[in-house]
Amino acid sequence: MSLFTLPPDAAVFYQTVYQLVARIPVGKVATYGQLARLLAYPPGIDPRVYDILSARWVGGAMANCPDNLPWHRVVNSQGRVSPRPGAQKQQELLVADGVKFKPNGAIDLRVYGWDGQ
DNA sequence: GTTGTGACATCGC
DNA sequence: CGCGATGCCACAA
Repeated sequence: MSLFTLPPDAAVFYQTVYQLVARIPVGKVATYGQLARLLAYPPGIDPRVYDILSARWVGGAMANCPDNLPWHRVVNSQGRVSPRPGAQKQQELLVADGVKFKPNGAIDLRVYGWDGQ
Protein backbone atom coordinates (compact mmCIF):
# COMPACT_ATOMS: atom_id res chain seq x y z
CA MET A 1 0.00 0.00 0.00
CA SER A 2 1.36 3.33 1.05
CA LEU A 3 -0.30 5.42 -1.57
CA PHE A 4 -0.84 9.02 -0.94
CA THR A 5 -3.07 10.26 1.78
CA LEU A 6 -5.51 8.01 3.51
CA PRO A 7 -8.80 9.62 4.42
CA PRO A 8 -9.58 9.98 8.15
CA ASP A 9 -11.92 7.03 7.97
CA ALA A 10 -10.04 4.97 5.45
CA ALA A 11 -11.86 1.77 6.31
CA VAL A 12 -15.24 3.28 5.47
CA PHE A 13 -13.93 5.05 2.42
CA TYR A 14 -12.43 1.88 1.06
CA GLN A 15 -15.65 -0.03 1.61
CA THR A 16 -17.60 2.55 -0.34
CA VAL A 17 -15.11 2.40 -3.17
CA TYR A 18 -15.35 -1.37 -3.32
CA GLN A 19 -19.11 -1.14 -3.50
CA LEU A 20 -18.90 1.14 -6.53
CA VAL A 21 -16.30 -1.01 -8.25
CA ALA A 22 -18.50 -4.03 -7.72
CA ARG A 23 -21.28 -2.19 -9.56
CA ILE A 24 -19.29 -1.58 -12.74
CA PRO A 25 -20.99 -3.68 -15.41
CA VAL A 26 -19.11 -6.03 -17.72
CA GLY A 27 -17.80 -4.26 -20.78
CA LYS A 28 -17.60 -0.90 -19.03
CA VAL A 29 -14.81 0.94 -17.24
CA ALA A 30 -14.64 3.73 -14.67
CA THR A 31 -11.83 6.14 -13.83
CA TYR A 32 -10.36 6.79 -10.40
CA GLY A 33 -11.50 10.37 -10.47
CA GLN A 34 -14.98 9.38 -11.54
CA LEU A 35 -15.36 7.01 -8.61
CA ALA A 36 -14.05 9.71 -6.30
CA ARG A 37 -16.71 12.11 -7.51
CA LEU A 38 -19.47 9.56 -7.03
CA LEU A 39 -18.49 9.34 -3.38
CA ALA A 40 -19.84 11.89 -0.98
CA TYR A 41 -17.43 14.33 0.60
CA PRO A 42 -16.29 12.81 3.87
CA PRO A 43 -17.46 15.14 6.65
CA GLY A 44 -14.82 17.35 8.17
CA ILE A 45 -12.52 17.18 5.16
CA ASP A 46 -11.24 20.26 3.38
CA PRO A 47 -13.01 20.08 -0.01
CA ARG A 48 -9.89 21.51 -1.63
CA VAL A 49 -7.83 18.64 -0.34
CA TYR A 50 -10.47 16.09 -1.22
CA ASP A 51 -10.64 17.22 -4.83
CA ILE A 52 -6.91 16.85 -5.18
CA LEU A 53 -6.39 13.59 -3.32
CA SER A 54 -9.64 11.67 -3.62
CA ALA A 55 -8.61 10.05 -6.88
CA ARG A 56 -5.45 8.80 -5.22
CA TRP A 57 -7.42 7.58 -2.25
CA VAL A 58 -9.42 5.50 -4.68
CA GLY A 59 -6.16 4.23 -6.06
CA GLY A 60 -5.12 3.37 -2.56
CA ALA A 61 -8.30 1.41 -2.09
CA MET A 62 -7.57 -0.51 -5.28
CA ALA A 63 -4.06 -1.26 -4.13
CA ASN A 64 -5.60 -3.25 -1.30
CA CYS A 65 -8.29 -4.57 -3.55
CA PRO A 66 -9.93 -7.76 -2.15
CA ASP A 67 -9.14 -9.43 -5.50
CA ASN A 68 -12.74 -10.62 -5.69
CA LEU A 69 -13.74 -7.39 -7.40
CA PRO A 70 -13.61 -6.38 -11.07
CA TRP A 71 -10.62 -4.18 -10.25
CA HIS A 72 -9.47 -4.35 -13.85
CA ARG A 73 -12.39 -2.15 -14.86
CA VAL A 74 -10.84 0.85 -13.15
CA VAL A 75 -8.50 2.90 -15.32
CA ASN A 76 -7.01 6.37 -15.26
CA SER A 77 -8.56 9.47 -16.82
CA GLN A 78 -6.80 8.81 -20.10
CA GLY A 79 -8.58 5.52 -20.46
CA ARG A 80 -5.38 3.60 -19.99
CA VAL A 81 -4.39 1.03 -17.40
CA SER A 82 -2.08 2.55 -14.85
CA PRO A 83 1.50 1.31 -15.22
CA ARG A 84 2.16 -1.29 -12.57
CA PRO A 85 3.06 -4.96 -12.47
CA GLY A 86 -0.04 -6.66 -13.73
CA ALA A 87 -1.10 -3.97 -16.16
CA GLN A 88 -0.66 -6.50 -18.93
CA LYS A 89 -3.02 -8.89 -17.18
CA GLN A 90 -5.52 -6.11 -16.64
CA GLN A 91 -5.72 -5.44 -20.35
CA GLU A 92 -6.34 -9.10 -21.04
CA LEU A 93 -9.17 -9.16 -18.53
CA LEU A 94 -10.71 -6.08 -20.12
CA VAL A 95 -10.48 -7.53 -23.58
CA ALA A 96 -12.13 -10.63 -22.19
CA ASP A 97 -14.93 -8.33 -20.98
CA GLY A 98 -15.35 -7.10 -24.53
CA VAL A 99 -13.55 -3.79 -24.11
CA LYS A 100 -11.50 -2.80 -27.12
CA PHE A 101 -8.29 -0.80 -26.98
CA LYS A 102 -7.42 1.78 -29.58
CA PRO A 103 -4.13 1.50 -31.49
CA ASN A 104 -2.46 3.82 -29.00
CA GLY A 105 -3.39 1.47 -26.18
CA ALA A 106 -6.17 3.59 -24.71
CA ILE A 107 -9.83 2.78 -24.20
CA ASP A 108 -12.44 5.05 -25.76
CA LEU A 109 -14.22 6.26 -22.65
CA ARG A 110 -17.01 7.76 -24.77
CA VAL A 111 -17.95 4.21 -25.64
CA TYR A 112 -16.85 2.10 -22.69
CA GLY A 113 -17.04 4.70 -19.95
CA TRP A 114 -19.43 3.72 -17.16
CA ASP A 115 -22.22 6.24 -16.73
CA GLY A 116 -22.46 5.35 -13.09
CA GLN A 117 -26.01 4.04 -13.21
C1' DG B 1 14.07 12.61 12.76
C1' DT B 2 14.75 12.47 7.41
C1' DT B 3 14.05 10.68 2.93
C1' DG B 4 11.86 8.44 -0.72
C1' DT B 5 7.83 7.14 -2.95
C1' DG B 6 3.26 6.07 -4.61
C1' DA B 7 -3.69 1.91 -9.18
C1' DC B 8 -4.23 10.22 -10.13
C1' DA B 9 -5.89 14.51 -12.51
C1' DT B 10 -5.23 18.63 -15.02
C1' DC B 11 -2.97 22.11 -17.49
C1' DG B 12 0.66 23.84 -20.68
C1' DC B 13 3.77 23.32 -24.62
C1' DC C 1 -1.43 12.93 -28.98
C1' DG C 2 2.37 12.83 -25.58
C1' DC C 3 5.81 14.27 -22.30
C1' DG C 4 6.67 17.26 -18.17
C1' DA C 5 5.47 19.88 -14.20
C1' DT C 6 2.41 20.79 -10.18
C1' DG C 7 -0.82 19.98 -6.16
C1' DC C 8 -0.72 17.28 -1.65
C1' DC C 9 -0.04 13.58 2.22
C1' DA C 10 0.87 9.35 5.04
C1' DC C 11 3.74 5.53 5.76
C1' DA C 12 7.86 2.40 5.38
C1' DA C 13 12.98 2.26 5.69
